[in-house]
Amino acid sequence: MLREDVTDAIRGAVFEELASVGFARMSIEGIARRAGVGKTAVYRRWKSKLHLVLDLVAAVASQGMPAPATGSLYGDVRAVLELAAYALRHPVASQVIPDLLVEAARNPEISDAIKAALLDQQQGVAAVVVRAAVERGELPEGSDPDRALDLIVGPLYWRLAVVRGALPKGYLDDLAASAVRALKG
Amino acid sequence: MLREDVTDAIRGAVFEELASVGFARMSIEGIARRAGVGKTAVYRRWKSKLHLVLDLVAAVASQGMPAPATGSLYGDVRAVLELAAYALRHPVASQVIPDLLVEAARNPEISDAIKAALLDQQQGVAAVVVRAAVERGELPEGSDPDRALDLIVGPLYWRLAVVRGALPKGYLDDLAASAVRALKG
DNA sequence: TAACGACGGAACGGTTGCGTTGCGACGTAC
DNA sequence: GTACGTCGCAACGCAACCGTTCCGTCGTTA
Repeated sequence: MLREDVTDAIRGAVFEELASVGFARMSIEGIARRAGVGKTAVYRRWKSKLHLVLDLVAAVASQGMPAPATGSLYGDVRAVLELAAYALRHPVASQVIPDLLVEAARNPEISDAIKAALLDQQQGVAAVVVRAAVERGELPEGSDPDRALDLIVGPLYWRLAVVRGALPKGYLDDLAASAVRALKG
Repeated sequence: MLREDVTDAIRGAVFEELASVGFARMSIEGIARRAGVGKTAVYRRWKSKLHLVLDLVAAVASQGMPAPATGSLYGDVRAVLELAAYALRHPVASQVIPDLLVEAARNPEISDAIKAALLDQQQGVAAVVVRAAVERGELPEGSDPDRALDLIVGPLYWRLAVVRGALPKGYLDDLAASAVRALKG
């Protein structure tokens, strides 16, 4: 039986290594070193660093992402932004997520995994939020959830993950209001 | 005298190599191979792959980015989106830009260079556009250019560079209208 | 025509990571 | 108490790339 504490140590090391050097530079030797573990222990569990990362991403995907139901479009949008901002301000996640998203452009397997773990989740949330808003009469029939996602998450991702700028107090409120304004019409 | 055609061949190879494998995996051997050039020719010009890329990015930065002046906020926003979409749909640029942006999170020198070549340029354009709109009375006094940039470029970058989805006909028009709606208020 | 310098190419020793193998130590199951 | 499997560790041969050096070729300049 494989020891679970060793498995956990490796998983943790992968996260840290992914955050500090990125997928491209990450090596199994480095992971084992950081985990305080022999290379053997890693290869006994995964075939390559790709499988390691795919496994990790799949674990994240399986958690699922809850769709907000605050009763108003603004409230729902604000909740989505809160969750996204929390993730993108996390020191590890804010390095890992953009890194894997870029890597996904070159590797179809990573692309599929990330898609399932992040994008599909978010698109699902967006679909729920938009549908609720349509039923409430806040948005017109036939509103496009993908466009909604662009308008809601795009500006935040741009600021936090691309420009890597600060997030002034009240900015999420403003962004939510702006997104709602953009969506209606 | 260094031969200019060789220099150009190397520069071109760097772009292609950057697009196909990314900065992290890029090697000087690979660049020389792709350029059909000896390693010597590369080292005679640049100290490392970092200097190579910094030089390239600086060249882009020096070109400058023109600020639109269409006479309306919608027109200006639409023009900015057109330019951004053109770059982000270019097969090479759409790989290189996100790659370097992610690399910038780990390397201060790349960060500075990218900032000067892309972000500062865009922020300058945003500042001009916002000021013009304020003078026209389309936007309230004290509107934040950075927030404007988030709302204008964010959704497009999200769709083209992150999700890597298609760009439906008329989407840029819609995005421009949405951004204007978001900005006013 | 002679001198110079950049050229491509090949080789250098050194480093890093690959994926594999063999080792003795430890813990658990039977 | 014996057998088994995982453990960390060290070493293996192999490959890629590092940055440097030397070579013979070629084009330009004087």
